[in-house]
Amino acid sequence: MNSVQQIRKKPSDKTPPRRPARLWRACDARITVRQTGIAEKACQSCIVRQLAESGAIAGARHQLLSAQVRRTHYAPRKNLFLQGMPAASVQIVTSGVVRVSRTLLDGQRQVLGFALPGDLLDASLSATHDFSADAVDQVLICQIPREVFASLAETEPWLVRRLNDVLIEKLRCAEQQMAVLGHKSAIERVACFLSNLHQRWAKVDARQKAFSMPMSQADIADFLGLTIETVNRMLAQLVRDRVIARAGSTVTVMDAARLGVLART
Amino acid sequence: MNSVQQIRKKPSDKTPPRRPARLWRACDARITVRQTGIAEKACQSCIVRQLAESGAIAGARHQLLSAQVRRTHYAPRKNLFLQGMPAASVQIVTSGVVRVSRTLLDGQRQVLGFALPGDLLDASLSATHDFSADAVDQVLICQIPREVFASLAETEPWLVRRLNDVLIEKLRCAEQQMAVLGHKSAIERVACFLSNLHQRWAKVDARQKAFSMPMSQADIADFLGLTIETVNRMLAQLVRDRVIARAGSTVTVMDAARLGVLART
DNA sequence: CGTTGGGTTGATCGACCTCAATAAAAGTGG
DNA sequence: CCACTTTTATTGAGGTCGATCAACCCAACG
Repeated sequence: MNSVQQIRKKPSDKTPPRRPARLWRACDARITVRQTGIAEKACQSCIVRQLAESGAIAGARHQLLSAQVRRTHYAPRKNLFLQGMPAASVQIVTSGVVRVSRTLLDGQRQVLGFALPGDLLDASLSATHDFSADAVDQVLICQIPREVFASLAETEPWLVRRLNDVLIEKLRCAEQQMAVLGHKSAIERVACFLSNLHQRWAKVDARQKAFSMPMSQADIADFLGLTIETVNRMLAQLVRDRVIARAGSTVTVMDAARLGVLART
Repeated sequence: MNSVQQIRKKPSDKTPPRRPARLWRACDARITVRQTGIAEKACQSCIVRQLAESGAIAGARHQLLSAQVRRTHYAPRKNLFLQGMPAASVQIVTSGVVRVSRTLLDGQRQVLGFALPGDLLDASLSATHDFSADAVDQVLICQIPREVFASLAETEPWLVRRLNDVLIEKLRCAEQQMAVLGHKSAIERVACFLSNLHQRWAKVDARQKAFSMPMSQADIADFLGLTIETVNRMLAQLVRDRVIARAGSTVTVMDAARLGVLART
C-alpha cells in the first residue's frame, strides 16, 4: 500500500573542500551599518539591489534600505532558522547556498529548494517561518528587521509591489518543480537540477564556467523525489557520458546541449 | 532513458451529468454593473470578498471594488484564456471549477491545479498569462480590468498587501503539491487530492457533505503525475474499501479518518 | 585507530507504466 | 428518438524504472 519514504536521520551536509571564499568575500560581512557607500559598491546581490531594481530611481531607494541592513555570517551546516520560529526579519542570501526544507507531518523531510546569492528567503510577512533554512556552505545573509521593513513598506509602496514580483517568480519556480517531480524520469530530474543550478549560478557570476554544488546527494534526492542511490547513479552516468565533470563540490558542464536535451527544458 | 509521457491530444473534459446550477445561481451573472447593492448580497465569493477580507473596513472597500467588477459565464470545456495571451484583467472564480494548466516545452500538458469558487486566477500583474485556464463545468468569473485594478492599487495600498497574502497562500499550496508529487505513492496522491478537494469545497459550503469532482481522470492524472489507469484503479480501490462513494461527478467521503491516514496529511 | 557521515556499486523486487481490449457515456446528425 | 461517432472510464497482463537491501570505500575527526 505504501512505499518509498525512509526517514533520514540527520539532514546534515558536507563541508565543501574548495570554495576559497572568493564569492562571499565580494560582500564581506565586516561592514558596519553606517558605511552605506562601501556597502553599495561591495554588495553584489544584497537585499537592496534585489528589491530596488525597478529602474533608475534605484539610487535613492537603495540608500534608504541600505541604512537598515544587517549582515550575518553562517558556517556550513548551521541553522538559520527553524520551521515554527518567529520570523524576525526579511532576509536575502548574499553569498553561499542555503537549503530550504520543511518537515512533513509524518516526520519525513522535504527539501523545498536551494537559495543562491540574490535569492530572497522567507518572503512572507507572517509571524512565524513555515520552513527551515540551513547553511550548506559558508553563507552570508543580508537582513532587515521585520518592523523596519513593515514601516518602510508603509511609506514606500513600491517595496510591496516589488515583493509581489519576487513572490510570483518564486511561484513560477515552484510550479516548474511540480512539473519536474510529476512528469520526469530520474535522469531528467537530475539533468534539470544541474541545468537549473547552472543557469542560476550564471546569473550570479556569468564569467564562471564551473559552478558550486555543495549540497549532499541526500539533499538533492529529497529535493528531486529520488533516493540517494539513484541520484548517485544518474550523476555517475552523466559524468561517464561526458555531459558534466565533477571535482569535489564543483561541477563543470561539458555538453550544455546534451544536458538541455536530457532535461527536456 | 526516458519513460512516461504520452501526449494526450485533446485536454477536453466531460460535462457533468448533475450539478443543476445550484451554487452558481447564488451569484447570478445577469447583474448589471451599477447594482452594487445587489451584488454585495448575492456574490458569496467574489473578488471583492476575497481581496477585501482584512477586517471591519471591508464595507467601504467592498463598494469601491464592486463598482468595477464584471461577471462572465463560461460553458463547460470553454477556454477562459490561453498561455501567452495578454492578461486583461484580474479574475476570481465565483462558481464552478476551472482547470489551470500549462503546456511544457516538449508539448506535454501539466495541470497546475483546479480553481474552486473563491480562488484567484492569475494573481500576477504581468503582461501575459503564463498558463491556460479552462472551465471544467459551468463557471462564473468575477473580473476587474487590469488598469482599473492598477489604479485602485495606487490609492489603496492594502490591495497590494492583500494580494501578497494570496500569493503566499498559493505558494504554500504549490509547495504542498511538490511534497505530494515528490514523496507520495499513487494511493496517497489520490487520497491527498480527494482530501484536499473535500476541504476546499467545505470552505465554499460547509453544509454539503458530498462534493463535486467534475474534472476528467486524465486531468487528475496529469495533476498528480500518474497515468489515467492508475488514477482509475486507485479511485476504484477507495470505493471498494468504502472510503469514498461516487455518483457521477459527485464524491462523498464515507470515512474521512481513513482518507486522512491514506493521504498522510 | 576506531568511528561516523557521506559516497559508490551491485542484486533483487515491486509499484506503476504500458499496451490492449471492452464498456459506458456523451455528443451528433438524421 | 435512434444509429453513429468520439470521448472517457474500466479492467487485465506484462514489462521496466527506480526503490530497497546490502555491501564496501573513503575522508574527516576525536
